[in-house]
Amino acid sequence: MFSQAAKYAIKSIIYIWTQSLEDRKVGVKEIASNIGAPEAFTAKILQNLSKANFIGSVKGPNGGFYSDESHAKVTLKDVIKLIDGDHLFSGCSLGLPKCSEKNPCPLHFEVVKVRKEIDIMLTSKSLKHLAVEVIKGLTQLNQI
Amino acid sequence: MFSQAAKYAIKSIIYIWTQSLEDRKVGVKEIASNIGAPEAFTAKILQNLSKANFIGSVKGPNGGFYSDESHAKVTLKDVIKLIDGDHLFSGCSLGLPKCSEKNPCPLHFEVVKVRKEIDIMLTSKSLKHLAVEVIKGLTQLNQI
DNA sequence: TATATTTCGGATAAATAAGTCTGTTATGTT
DNA sequence: AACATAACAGACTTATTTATCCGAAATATA
Repeated sequence: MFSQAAKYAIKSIIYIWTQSLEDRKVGVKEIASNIGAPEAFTAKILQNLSKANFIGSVKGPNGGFYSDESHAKVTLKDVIKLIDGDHLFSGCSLGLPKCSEKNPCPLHFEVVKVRKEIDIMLTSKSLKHLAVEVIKGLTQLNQI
Repeated sequence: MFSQAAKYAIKSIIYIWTQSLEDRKVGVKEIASNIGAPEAFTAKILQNLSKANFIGSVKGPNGGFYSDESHAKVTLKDVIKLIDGDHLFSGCSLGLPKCSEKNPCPLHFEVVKVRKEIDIMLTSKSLKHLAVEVIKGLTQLNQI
């Protein structure tokens, strides 16, 4: 469903939020090790997230990545769109160029229902909200 | 959502059914051109589908691919599992090794709902059924 | 039996995704 | 000012997916 890069992005942001809510900035090394991702690849992804303003970053000693209220409304959908593009949300699932309500492919109407559910999944809770659930112990990020 | 190969596989089988329901066997060339797919790649995919008994094939002159009652219960899910594996249906969507109801990742419960809808999409109608809808003009396969 | 046709099987090539490396820039500390 | 730390930027490598190619096997027809 998601690319590897998107999975790492999601886990990274949630992890950053859990730390930012306790006022801790975190570096690439800590993030990568906590989400079980390769360090260099994680760094690349974090740069993209930072450039898109989905997270904040500061260089230099005591620097690192963080999230604050300016990032509080970022959703999973925002992240997926940035990393994977929007093929999950729009366009014909069979790749037909003119698929539409009036010109539906064999899967069209079923795909509409699936996408509705996907949209709910990816927009109903912010990444901050997901991090709060992790902090409360309702869900888990690293399950070694 | 689906790999390119899986999309071609689905379109191929539906096309083959539309022709088999009129008692026509079809060759790779005809299939590929009708679904807008590269010929050689389509051939590879058709071989896999044939080996899995999702379609029938006969070699030689007047040969080609076909579907009959022995293939009537093949679903989209069968095809996706064969071509893409089952990552769409099972396993943690964030890649966590021990994600479960009791040990849920941040997306777990939402993913369950999405997968329920995906399962309905991929199992409620057989590929034969989808082909019948194309024949009836309710849906379309090639929209140039 | 020879030939044409068509699927089958495996090797190869091209494109994309995943992951690494190395040097640069910013910034806090001494 | 010099140094250490950490993000940034871009080139590079590796793996996987997508796609092609070519010869072998099967089979209908002449």
